[in-house]
Amino acid sequence: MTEKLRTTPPFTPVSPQVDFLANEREVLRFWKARKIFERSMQEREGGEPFVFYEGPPTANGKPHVGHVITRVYKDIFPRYHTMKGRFVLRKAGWDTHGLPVEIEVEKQLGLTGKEQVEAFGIAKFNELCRASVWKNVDIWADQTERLAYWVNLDDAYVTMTNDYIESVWNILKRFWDDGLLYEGYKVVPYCPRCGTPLSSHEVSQGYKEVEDPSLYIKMPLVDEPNRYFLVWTTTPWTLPSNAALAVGEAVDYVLVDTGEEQLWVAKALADSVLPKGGVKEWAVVREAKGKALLGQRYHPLFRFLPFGEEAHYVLPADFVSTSDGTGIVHIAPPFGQDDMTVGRQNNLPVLLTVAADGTFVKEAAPYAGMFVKEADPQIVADLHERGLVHHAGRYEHSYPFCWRCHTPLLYYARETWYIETTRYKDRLLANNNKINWMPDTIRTGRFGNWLENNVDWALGRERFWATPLPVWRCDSEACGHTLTIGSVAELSDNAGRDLSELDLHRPFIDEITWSCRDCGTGTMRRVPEVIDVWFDSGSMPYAQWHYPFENEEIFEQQYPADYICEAIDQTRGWFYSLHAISTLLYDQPAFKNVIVLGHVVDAEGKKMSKSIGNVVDPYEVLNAHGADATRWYFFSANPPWNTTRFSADLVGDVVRKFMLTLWNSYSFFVSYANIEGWKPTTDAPTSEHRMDRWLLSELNRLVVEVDAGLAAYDAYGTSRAIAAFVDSLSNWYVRRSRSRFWAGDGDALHTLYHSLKTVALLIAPYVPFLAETLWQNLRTEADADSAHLAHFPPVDEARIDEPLSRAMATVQQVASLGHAARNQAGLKVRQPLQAVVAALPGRESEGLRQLEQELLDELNVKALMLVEGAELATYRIGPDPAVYGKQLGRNFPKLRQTLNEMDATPLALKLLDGESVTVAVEGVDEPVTLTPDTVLVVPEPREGYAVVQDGAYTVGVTTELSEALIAEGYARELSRAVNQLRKDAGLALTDRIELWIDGAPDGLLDEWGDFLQAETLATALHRAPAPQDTATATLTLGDAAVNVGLRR
RNA sequence: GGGCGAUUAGCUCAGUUGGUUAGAGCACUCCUCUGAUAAGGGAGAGGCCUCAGGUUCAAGUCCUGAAUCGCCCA
Repeated sequence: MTEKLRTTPPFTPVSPQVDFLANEREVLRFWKARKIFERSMQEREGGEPFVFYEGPPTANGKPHVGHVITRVYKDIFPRYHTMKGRFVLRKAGWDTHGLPVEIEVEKQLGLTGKEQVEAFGIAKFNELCRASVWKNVDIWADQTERLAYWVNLDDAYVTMTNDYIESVWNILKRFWDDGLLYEGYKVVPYCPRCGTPLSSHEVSQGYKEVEDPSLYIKMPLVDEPNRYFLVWTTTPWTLPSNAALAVGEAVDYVLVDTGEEQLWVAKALADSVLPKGGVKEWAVVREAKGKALLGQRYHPLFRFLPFGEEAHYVLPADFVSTSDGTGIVHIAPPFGQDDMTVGRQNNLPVLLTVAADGTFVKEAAPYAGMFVKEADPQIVADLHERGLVHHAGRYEHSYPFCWRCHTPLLYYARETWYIETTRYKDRLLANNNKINWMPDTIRTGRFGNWLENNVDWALGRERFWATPLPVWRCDSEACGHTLTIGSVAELSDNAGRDLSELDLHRPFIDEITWSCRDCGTGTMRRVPEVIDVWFDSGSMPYAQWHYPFENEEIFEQQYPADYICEAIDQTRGWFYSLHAISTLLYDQPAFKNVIVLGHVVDAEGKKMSKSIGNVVDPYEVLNAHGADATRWYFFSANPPWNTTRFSADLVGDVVRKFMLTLWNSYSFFVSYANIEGWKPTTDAPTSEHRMDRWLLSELNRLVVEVDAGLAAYDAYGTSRAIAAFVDSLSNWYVRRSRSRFWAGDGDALHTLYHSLKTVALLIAPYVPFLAETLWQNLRTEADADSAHLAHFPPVDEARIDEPLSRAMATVQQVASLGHAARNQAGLKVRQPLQAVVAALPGRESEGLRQLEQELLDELNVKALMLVEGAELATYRIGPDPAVYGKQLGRNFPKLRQTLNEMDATPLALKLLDGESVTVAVEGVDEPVTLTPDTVLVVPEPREGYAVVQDGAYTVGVTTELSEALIAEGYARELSRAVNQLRKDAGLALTDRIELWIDGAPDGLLDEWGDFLQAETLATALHRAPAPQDTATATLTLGDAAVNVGLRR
């Protein structure tokens, strides 16, 4: 053996002490130098494509820990499919437009509003936005690399490029041609003083508790004198714009007679609402569902603006509730989003009685020029005078104010551009059903509901840094000719000059005008809007290729996506924008499979937020435990759609439990393979040794499970299966096979080698660094250059031996119980015992016999005795509730009681032998038949034995110790002590020693001296006190104090 | 305010069409094993399955309501 050590080892020596961070850095260098990522794409060209879409992050923010889970989940399946031979093009993308970018720049400049931006200059402002987008791009790139998220940043799509914008324009043009792009009102939170709509983010900053009017008014019915609808509002100023009343179709309403008049009100609210108006007693005249009230007409309270026939009647709305108000809702389309939606569905007039500055228009004569909130009291007074007020009070609620000037915000209709998605609602739903949502509940739940309640996509934004809406309109009011431009070439044609070099952003695009060919007098000017950034990202399947202007072939290959993955908040964001655009363009889903991730929260389950200070910096964890451990944590902690708790400590567990266990098995293998000079081979092992057959069976079962699991996008279940295998490999196979490795057993080395190499490939999609490190050392010349260029390991079905796997499980179970029995008897494992005694279900005995030797070694006993259960235990019979519960119904508990109260052992033994038995149960006419298949026979250990039971297993150990057993125990004690001493003295595994033993019990060394020398690699054994220059130790064997000493 | 989801041991999580005594890992205590290991094995302790009703022979699981947390929308 010593000679072999001097030869060059086949494997680079591996220390059990490992620095995963250093390994990861080294692997990154290797990948880069050998262009492994590039090759992982090149070498699969021609393979069946697996299409992945990158949901573009906004590079001007910094990546947080939530991005880490997203990115590792994006990474794992493309890696798997690459290993399965498929071509995965991993094009990165950046979302570069939109309000967050603008706000960042506004802050930087100290600007606080649209007018200030305009004063500053749109050109300069947008130039800063363009630069700001790349502010943190280095951090993103670095984190991408550190996490081993393989995505091609060098070929990323960027939404602010002219090519990208042109593709988006093309889509909008197609929508325009289909009549899907239209102009209409949208109700937005609006500051009348600043003259601008606010984003939801801005609105949420300005909520205050305020008192507003609480007005109950009476709307007189047409043709039914003295009969009214009772209606509630907190915004009297919206009443002049009233266009209809809404009821819930399924809500119960009553018509009550107060003696003076008759009022319609929701039944559930009558008791609380009527007394407010001083009505103490009333009679119910009629009761009706809301459905019966539909279409009833009433007299409008005001007639400032002209309206047609289609107004002032009762219509249905599903948002009507009976939690407050009267159950009859005043609809003013210009001043509420729900109102506007209902209005559009029913063609209600939009009576815009309020100007953009928040004052009443001149047509609203009595209130003209008044700010709406100030007009409230006068409106209430006027209605009072006309006898239409039921009750006027005050109401405290939270209401939004402008965060800049503290003016109360109005919900106010602004003209903007829409895409008529509602026309394709059925197709959106039908295509949604073709998508594999993970978790499945999203399809019919959150996403399905969202589609069911689909409203047209409000596309326009009155901002600066975004894709400009490519709509030009003649400025002659009489003409108003409108045109949508679908390409730069088309724009050049119209403008009459080459615009291919034009920056398509504002303000330059706004400068492109031409005279109107329809009327000949007006000028075609672009409308002021830019578009919703979600439309940008939802266009990426097409725009990332500048389709249809080029790349037709690759677009067709790469659409739709097989797989996308983002967090739950994208339901109405990217998931929707992809789905809507794809359905409207091609009537098919843009993605076939989607994992919807839960959010990452802190270790306490609280949302991470800067203000609380519980934000975990991704680098903190990456630098502490490495990328692999972080990745493995996210895969194995819980199903990805659950909210995931996260802290550095939790990742630390991964290192100890999984990574080090695998590493040490690997390190163990390399040590012994090198000692033996074992040469690797690509052949599959053919060993017939029981442990080898077992491990290879487990390994192939694992390959099947992981392959099927990853194909079904299950990283969670598969990672746990891998961890379980690694645990078995290390703590059962290697531990039980140590003596074979010490002896240089080629079958064992080959089996372990093959298993480790296979595991290296199986874990490659999960922990790419560790996989590569193992692979590089284990691979042969004939193997792939990288674990990530290799093919997924094939299954050797012939190696799967289910009976063997079951039998080994039995061995482990009996061993576990045997250890417990030893413990109970106070007999430590190093003391050999005569026998282990086991009673177990009949069919398992045979398997246990086959693997008997493993059990004997593990438990350090001489023999296995399989016995009838009754010798060790009494039995209880548990009837299967699924069978007898159905059969006996309420008498089932009596059956249980009967069985528990009798001595069931005789019956149980018959059942164990496969016979059926009958039992008489009180209250049941026929005796109940129990069969072996429909009961659980539970043994309970008899007293006085060192016996332990679990389920159907009962295991005991003999406790009598013969002189021979005691002597053998001593020999093992001595051997262990010497080997510990070798280790403490820093000796190499192969060092030979000279050994001194003094004071051993009589005869011990006569019998066990050879054993001891073999176990400790002692070339000489002296029965004498150790000389001075030796390592020494003392131990107690029985009554004897034994001194040992050794030296090399 | 509405929709969706979550809530099981100190912590992280399993728990099948409702079914026998609700499990695992981590952490803790004691014992043990070890010439790969930062590990392994055994035992112990630790549970109002968030709460309140209901359905059922039987509920962690199904139904209704509530609380808390989260996401989306108002």
